[in-house]
Amino acid sequence: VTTDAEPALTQDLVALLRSGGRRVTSPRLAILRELRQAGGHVSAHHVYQRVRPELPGISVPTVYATLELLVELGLARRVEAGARATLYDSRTDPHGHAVCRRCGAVADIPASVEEEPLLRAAQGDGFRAESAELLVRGLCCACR
Amino acid sequence: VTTDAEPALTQDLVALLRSGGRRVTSPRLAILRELRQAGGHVSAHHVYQRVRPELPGISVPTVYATLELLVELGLARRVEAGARATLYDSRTDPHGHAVCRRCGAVADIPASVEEEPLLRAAQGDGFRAESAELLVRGLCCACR
DNA sequence: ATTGGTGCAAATCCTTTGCAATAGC
DNA sequence: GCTATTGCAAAGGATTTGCACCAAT
Repeated sequence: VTTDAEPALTQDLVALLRSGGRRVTSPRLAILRELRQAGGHVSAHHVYQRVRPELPGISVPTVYATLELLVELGLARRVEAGARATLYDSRTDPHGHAVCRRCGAVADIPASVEEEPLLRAAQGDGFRAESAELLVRGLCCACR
Repeated sequence: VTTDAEPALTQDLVALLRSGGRRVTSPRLAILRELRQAGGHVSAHHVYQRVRPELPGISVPTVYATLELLVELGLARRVEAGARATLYDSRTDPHGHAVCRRCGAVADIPASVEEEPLLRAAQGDGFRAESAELLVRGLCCACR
C-alpha cells in the first residue's frame, strides 16, 4: 500500500470530497489511483479486478458509483464506447476518442474541440450541459 | 402496406442494397420507413414495437442487424446515449446531441462540427474512421 | 440452386436496485 | 449519534449468439 506515489492527486480528491460534504473512503482513493495508473480508457470491470487485491471486499456497485462520482467531480471523463461498455478516462483535457466498432478498442484523437461553445450551444430548453465528448467510430487496424 | 409514401427514399435504399450485392427485404424497407417517420432518436426496441403491426413475425435480432446496416449504408447514425440504450437517428447531416444523464432524453444541438477534419485526425495507426459524433452530457430541464 | 436474411429462444453481459451493516464525520 | 457509503445478492435490460428455415437473387 504505497501512500506516497501521487500525493498531490490524492490531495485533490480529498479536498474535493471535503468541500462537497462527502466522505473520504478507501474505495474512492484506491479507484482514483487505479484509474490514473491505468492511464488509458478502462471499464468498470477492469477497475474492479485491479482494485481487488488491495481491497478484497470491494463490490461492483461501489466501483460504478465511485467512477460516476469521479466524473461529477471532474477527475475523470466518460467514454461512450458503445453498448458493450462505458469506459472511464483519467485524462480530463479536451480530446476526442476513436472507437473501433468491432473490438471496442479506444484511442485518443489529438484533435481538440473547444468545449465552451459546444456546452453553450446545448443549453437550449433549460438543458444544463456538463461535459462534451467527441467520438469517431470506425474500424481499428486489427479489425479491418 | 403503403408503397407510395416516400418512394424516393425507398429507392435510395434499394439502390444502395443492390449496388452492394445485398438483398432487398421487407424488414429493411419497413425499418427505414419507420425510422424516418419517427423523425427523432429511437431505440431498437421502439422500432421493433412500431414495425410489428406491419410485419407481425419480425424478430428483435433482425431489427438490430438492420439498424446497424442502415448506419453502414449512411442512411442513419448511431447516438451513444449511454449504457441504457443505443439510439438511431435518421438525420445524417452533421449535428450534435444533448443527452440527459438521468432520463436519457436526447435533443439535437444546432452546433455543426465539420466532420472531415475530425475523421482525418482519427486516421492514425491504420484506423479507418467512418463517422463522427458529438455528445454533450448533462441534465435536461425536467431532471434538474 | 445458392446463400444471405430471417425468426426463434436463450445466453451473455453490463449496470442498477433494495436493503442491512458499516464506517466517516 | 447521524447518515453517507458500502457490500451482498439479485434483478433488470439491452444486445448478441447459434442454428434451422426461408426467400431473394
